[in-house]
Amino acid sequence: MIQVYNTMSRSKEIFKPLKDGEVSIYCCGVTPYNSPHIGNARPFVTWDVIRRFFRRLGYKVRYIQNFTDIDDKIITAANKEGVTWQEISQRYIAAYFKVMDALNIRRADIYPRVSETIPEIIEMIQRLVDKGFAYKLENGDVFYSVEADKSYGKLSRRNLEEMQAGARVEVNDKKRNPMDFALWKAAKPNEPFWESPWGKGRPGWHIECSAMSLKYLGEKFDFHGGGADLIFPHHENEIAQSQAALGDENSFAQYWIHNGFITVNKQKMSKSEGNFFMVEDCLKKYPGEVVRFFLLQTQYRNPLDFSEEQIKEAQVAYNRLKNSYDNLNDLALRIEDGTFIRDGAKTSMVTVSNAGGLVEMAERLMAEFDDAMSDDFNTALAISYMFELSRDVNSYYSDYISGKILPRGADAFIIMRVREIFLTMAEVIGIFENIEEGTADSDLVERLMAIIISIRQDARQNKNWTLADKIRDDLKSAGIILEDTPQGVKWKQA
RNA sequence: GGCGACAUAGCCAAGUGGUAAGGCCGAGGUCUGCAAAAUCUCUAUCCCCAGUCCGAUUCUGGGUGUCGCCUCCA
Repeated sequence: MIQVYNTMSRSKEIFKPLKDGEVSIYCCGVTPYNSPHIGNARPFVTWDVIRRFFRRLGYKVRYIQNFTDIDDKIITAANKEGVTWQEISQRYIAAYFKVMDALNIRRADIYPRVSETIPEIIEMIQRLVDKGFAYKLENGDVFYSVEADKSYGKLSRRNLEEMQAGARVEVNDKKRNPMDFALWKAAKPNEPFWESPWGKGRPGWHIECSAMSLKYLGEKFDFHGGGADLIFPHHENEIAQSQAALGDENSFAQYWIHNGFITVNKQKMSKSEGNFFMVEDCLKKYPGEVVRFFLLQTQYRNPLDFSEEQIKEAQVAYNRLKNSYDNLNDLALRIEDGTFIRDGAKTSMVTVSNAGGLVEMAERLMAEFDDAMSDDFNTALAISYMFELSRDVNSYYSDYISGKILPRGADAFIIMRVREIFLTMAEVIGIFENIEEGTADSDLVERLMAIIISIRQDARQNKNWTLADKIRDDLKSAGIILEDTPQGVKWKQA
């Protein structure tokens, strides 16, 4: 049983898919007019994990995420640079993919674009006009009439009177109600346009998501989501126009999922404030998986304060899990090449391995992990079970390596099962998949390191600690960490 | 002004009507030539007040504080 917090009801609900064994999701994508900042990344990481979890449970997932590739901001950016709007949107769509790939986000099934959905958008607006939910102004603008829609405001829980009290609405005398929003915007001179029954123009901000989600997912689908700031007006307006066009209050998305904001110094990160961090810049200093891991250490609905310090901390925590991952791989390697079982252990303190307890624990933690994820995708809790498993794995590993315990034949199966469980968790969270494999010169580095380590080992044999320590210290300042273990010297990049 | 969210150890962060997961940092121990890594032990009565209850951090009411939406925004 999966429970999800539905913004519409403001409570956790038991998830019932529209079709057994299938999940359909529409996530509001980006307007590609600049590179993604860290706040942009959160919803996509969140949805990526949700998708991964549904997959793990055996659901067939259909995931649609749009690009709003024609919009005021894109036009502004294009004019500023003297290039076409297509050039801007293509450039930043490419930037989007580059960043999201680095964050291990799996591709959506379809990435529809506004510019490719114009006929559907026009058709939908026409339907709204025909049904009396929309009206055209003389200049060619078409607006949605909120007064024609008695249920308007149900997602964000506000009513028209309250909102007008705020008086922070766009001034346009021509609108019947200040809250009416544009479905179609008449083209001004030198603006890109499409032909329509109302003249040359382009879609307003909200209509595109309605048209695209209905086109690719049908009149009813399971999830719709995005950042919390989309609740109003974007999603509110999507609901209004979609349900009005379809004439069905139960149509459109069944569950609304919104992620909390990323803040900087507890203040919202926003483009207008200028206090945002580009993902690209984070990636220069930290691996994508670490940035991802950082985001998932907080439950998706809660605000998350971003700081260098916090990312660093995430890096350390991530390394801890990575260590267990490496340890399990090392054991698996030994099992494969037949060196796992050995008899040369320190006989004085050897005990027979009790790996049975380890696997029992792992199975229990796997169940807890699934429970945590099933409760509104609580990645923070789920990750805590990975740490618990990690501790058990590391304990076993160090006992094994030091020869304190002597594994029995059956332990190989147990270890492989524990590894499978750990990898299953890692796969849902989406880590340890995109670990940089060696570049072209890594082979050379490998050989050089072998030589350096060998020289240092000679020094250690001769108890020349001064030289041995100098080598280790110098390597450290060069960003390479040496670890002397009972099984030889390991090295890794800091 | 209207609507809403949150308030848990030095920091980050889960969670439950019956005295609080996990991570980081810190202290001490084991291991190590020394380190590192790993591991073990230790570190909170959950913003304040009132109420309900045998019992509340968890429910209700009030207060205080922080933040968000109502304007492009993930």
